[in-house]
Amino acid sequence: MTNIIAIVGQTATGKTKLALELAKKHNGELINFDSRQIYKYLDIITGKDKDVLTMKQWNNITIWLYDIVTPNQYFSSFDFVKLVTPIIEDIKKRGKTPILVGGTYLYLKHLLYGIDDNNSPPNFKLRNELNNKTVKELQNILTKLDVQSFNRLNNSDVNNPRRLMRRIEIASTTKKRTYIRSDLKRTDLPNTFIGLRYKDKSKLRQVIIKRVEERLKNGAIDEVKKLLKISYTENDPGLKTIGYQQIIKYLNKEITMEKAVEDWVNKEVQYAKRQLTFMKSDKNISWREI
RNA sequence: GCCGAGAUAGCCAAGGUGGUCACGGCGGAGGUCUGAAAAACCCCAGAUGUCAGUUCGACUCUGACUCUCGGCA
Repeated sequence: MTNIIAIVGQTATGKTKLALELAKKHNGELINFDSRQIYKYLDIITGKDKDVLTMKQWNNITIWLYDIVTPNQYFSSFDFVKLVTPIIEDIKKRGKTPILVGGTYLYLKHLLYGIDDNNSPPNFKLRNELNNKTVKELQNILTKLDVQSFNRLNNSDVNNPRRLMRRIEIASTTKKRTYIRSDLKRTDLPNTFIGLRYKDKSKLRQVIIKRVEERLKNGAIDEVKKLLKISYTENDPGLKTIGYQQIIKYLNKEITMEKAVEDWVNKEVQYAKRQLTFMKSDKNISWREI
């Protein structure tokens, strides 16, 4: 019986703190599965708890997958699964407990339940070409390439340019069928699988407002300025992140500071809601309300 | 006090020579999710300032009132 712990949940629920407590108790190491904290230099606004981690009460518990790519680098759930699988093995081999903690449920889902390896990595050139197409055009292209793939799309996805492009990408890089048995190694299900969620939404909003204010006080704006100065842009994957997007707009004088803060808070609340919608479908999660 | 402009959902806002009026966006509810996910997308709810008048019928026309914004005093 393997011994893996996973902690998922909405943003601002104290996942890291819980993870650290469990790490102390079970001789564990943390593995981050937060798609934003994977990026270097995104510290204040993504809420990396670096100072917490170095506190001596946690006697230097290791955390994996912080700061592993630069903000202009593409990173996907596939990359995550590939990276994390050997890390889990390594931790186990050393007799310690892997503790997965984060908010990007998609990454965790693909790790735990598998992801089809149809051997078609992102084709950025193709994506670039498809980018100016209308949804209608994308639908037509996919229909011509692979009707079955098109027909499997639900009403939401059939209107979603990203999903259409991905299907086109697969259909145009693989000669036949879109199904191959996954050869990606997946990990065993965690024996402790905790989800943290807010009982009521107004409380969540309050906490997020407070957190945004704190991050502004801690230098959120300077963090963005610094990133722009070393020539990262709002279109880089890492900066397509709540907080950064709004502050960039403010710095470009497109919106006022008040509006930027309001948007930032709203987007985070909406994000938290979407997180929950997605995770709710996983019946293996034991929920704790806060 | 006078003149002018305006009052349409929680907020911003389009319209139409009276005919079930009511475009959008934001925000709100609920969803989707197999290599971009703090992304992208689907979907639902919700409105004509108040009181009269004209009319078969008023959100639309008329009057008064209330409030807002300009200008003059």
